[in-house]
Amino acid sequence: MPSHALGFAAHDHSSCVKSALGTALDACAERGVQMTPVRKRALEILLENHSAMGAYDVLVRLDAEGLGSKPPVAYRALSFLVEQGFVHRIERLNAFIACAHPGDKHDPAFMICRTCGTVAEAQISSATLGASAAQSGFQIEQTVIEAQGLCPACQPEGTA
Amino acid sequence: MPSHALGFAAHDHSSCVKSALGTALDACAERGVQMTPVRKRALEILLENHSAMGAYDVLVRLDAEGLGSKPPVAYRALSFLVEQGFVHRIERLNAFIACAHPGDKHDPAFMICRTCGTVAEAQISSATLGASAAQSGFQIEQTVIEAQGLCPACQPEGTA
DNA sequence: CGCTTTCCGTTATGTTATAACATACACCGC
DNA sequence: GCGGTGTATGTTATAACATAACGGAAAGCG
Ligand SMILES: [Zn+2]
Ligand SMILES: [Zn+2]
Ligand SMILES: [Zn+2]
Ligand SMILES: [Zn+2]
Repeated sequence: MPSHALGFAAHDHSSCVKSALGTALDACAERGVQMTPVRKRALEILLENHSAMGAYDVLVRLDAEGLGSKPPVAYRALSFLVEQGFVHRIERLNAFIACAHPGDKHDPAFMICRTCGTVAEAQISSATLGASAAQSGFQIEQTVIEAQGLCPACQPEGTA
Repeated sequence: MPSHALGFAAHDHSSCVKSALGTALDACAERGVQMTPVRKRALEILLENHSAMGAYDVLVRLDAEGLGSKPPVAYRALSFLVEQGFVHRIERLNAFIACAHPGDKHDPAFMICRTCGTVAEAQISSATLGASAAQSGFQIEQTVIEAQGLCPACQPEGTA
């Protein structure tokens, strides 16, 4: 009975971490980029509980393991992971979270619980935004879609 | 020939500022909240050129007019304006922008030009996100939708 | 070996945001 | 007028987030 939640649902966490890590390693090999110890450990830390963490939170963990103590260490590793699509940045929280379905490049959407802070990654298309952009001639390269509200666990009983 | 752009289109700016300010004033009266000098001036500053400004940029302007020089002054005024829906916060830029169509409460969507920094507010529905949220039981209270890309003016000639 | 590239370590600083506390002022019932 | 109440301001200090810039280690390659 895994206690970690991926999004709002329980799941087999150890296999999920293993697979995410494997996917990342494979992608790195294929792309000719390096999954160095710092980068790998940063990804593992984010995968550990699927929660959004600030760069400094990650840094504290890295520091505890002797992998670096200065902000640039964390920011460099996180930038790499975001570039490679293994991790997403949540603008609203100034935080980072491991991708819930790595492997395919995508524009993520997030649901952020205002109460418990749990973050779930949703699969959505930004078609409506695309239509609006086309009208005005705007060329979309990347979208940030973040919804804030209440996750199932945090909703008052009668309100769901 | 007004030089300011609302979004990517030119428009009659002085009348637009006047009307936005009027709408805000009316709304305050109706809601029983106060449009104090600092708040009003902050809104005017943001309306001036329809561009996204950082809190400290606004603060510099306020300071120059003797309306306050310390960060909380700007943040309080901006928080008020955001709460009342006269101003939106752009998470991705850590910046603020006057609402392009105040009066009706709405979840704004933005198109942010990577090159010139121009920000346009779009009218879109977050229906797709809503459907996704409903499936997982998430109760959306607020959404942030921000697209980054190239505005018409910044696109290379043959690429539009 | 000399050269390049990539990653890492460190210093220093810049930028954004809020906690906490003190003061001013208007309004109201008395 | 006076004390209480609420809202808005002023001020200090610090928290939290992020990057510029420079030097050094290590790997790959002629
Ligand atoms: Zn998991
Ligand atoms: Zn993802
Ligand atoms: Zn205008
Ligand atoms: Zn708006």
